[in-house]
Amino acid sequence: MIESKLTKNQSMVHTCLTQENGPMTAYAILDALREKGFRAPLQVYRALEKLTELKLVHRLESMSAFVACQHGTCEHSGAAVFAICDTCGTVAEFAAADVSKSLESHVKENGFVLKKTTIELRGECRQCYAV
Amino acid sequence: MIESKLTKNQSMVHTCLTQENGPMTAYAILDALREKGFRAPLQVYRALEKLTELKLVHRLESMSAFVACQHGTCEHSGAAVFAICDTCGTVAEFAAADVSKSLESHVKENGFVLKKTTIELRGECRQCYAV
DNA sequence: ATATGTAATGTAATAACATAACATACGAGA
DNA sequence: TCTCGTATGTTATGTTATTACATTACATAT
Ligand SMILES: [Zn+2]
Ligand SMILES: [Zn+2]
Ligand SMILES: [Zn+2]
Ligand SMILES: [Zn+2]
Repeated sequence: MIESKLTKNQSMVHTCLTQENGPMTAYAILDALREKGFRAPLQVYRALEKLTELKLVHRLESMSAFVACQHGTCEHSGAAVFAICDTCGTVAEFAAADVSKSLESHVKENGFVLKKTTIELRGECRQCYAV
Repeated sequence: MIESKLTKNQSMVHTCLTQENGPMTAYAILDALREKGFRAPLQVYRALEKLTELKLVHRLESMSAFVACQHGTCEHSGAAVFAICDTCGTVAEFAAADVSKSLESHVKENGFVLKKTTIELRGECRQCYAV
């Protein structure tokens, strides 16, 4: 398991995010971990940086928040897509290989070397819409 | 022309972004417009809010910056895609109808009501890669 | 055991991005 | 004129992220 390689702080942040089962801001994580000794934003940001690198955690750019990968360690075929409910805040993560392929081909026409893809969908989930 | 409906502040911000021909943060815009009387962030943010609503300007979530729509007033068929060069900062905006279609169908399977799509590609443009 | 090197962590200060709250101006219609 | 909505101005505050530097923990070499 990749998690076994995590340091103490990284592990605490990852556990926190996993238990939350939804997106948290860095400062929300900090507050949640104060009782366990966290004192400063940087402790959270450093852990998040590593976790993101390992793809155990994803950053949601459109809400400046972080969420645990819903596939454990994320080996999607293609980029991850996030559907974010603006009403209840839940996030659904899925892979869309066709989308990634299409974007790559669009971009290669222009000689653009793609390194990272961000796809975030904002809207309302089924449950919230039903209400 | 839609621009004729803009207020003074909105117009100044739009002109600023258009002349820059690339992304600017709100505070960079503020600094650029200080000589023309801007004093506070809110003046910029209010203008940006309206311009974004009119799709004359797009917000780049992954860099907390704003860029003038490269299609004037943006009526893409489907969501806009931004290819951002991490080296030189240039942004290429294009439409990808197939991508939008695919994302919509993915999402509708789950009863998610899509309201806004963010697609941002980070990497290196042809010029920078050649060097 | 001691020294050295390196990765991780701790801490404070500050930068960068964004909004709240309230005051004022000003034109379009009743 | 009066009133209402929209735009603007101003100050303060809130939120997110990074810089800079000090310290600790741990592995390895002498
Ligand atoms: Zn994932
Ligand atoms: Zn919901
Ligand atoms: Zn556009
Ligand atoms: Zn470039």
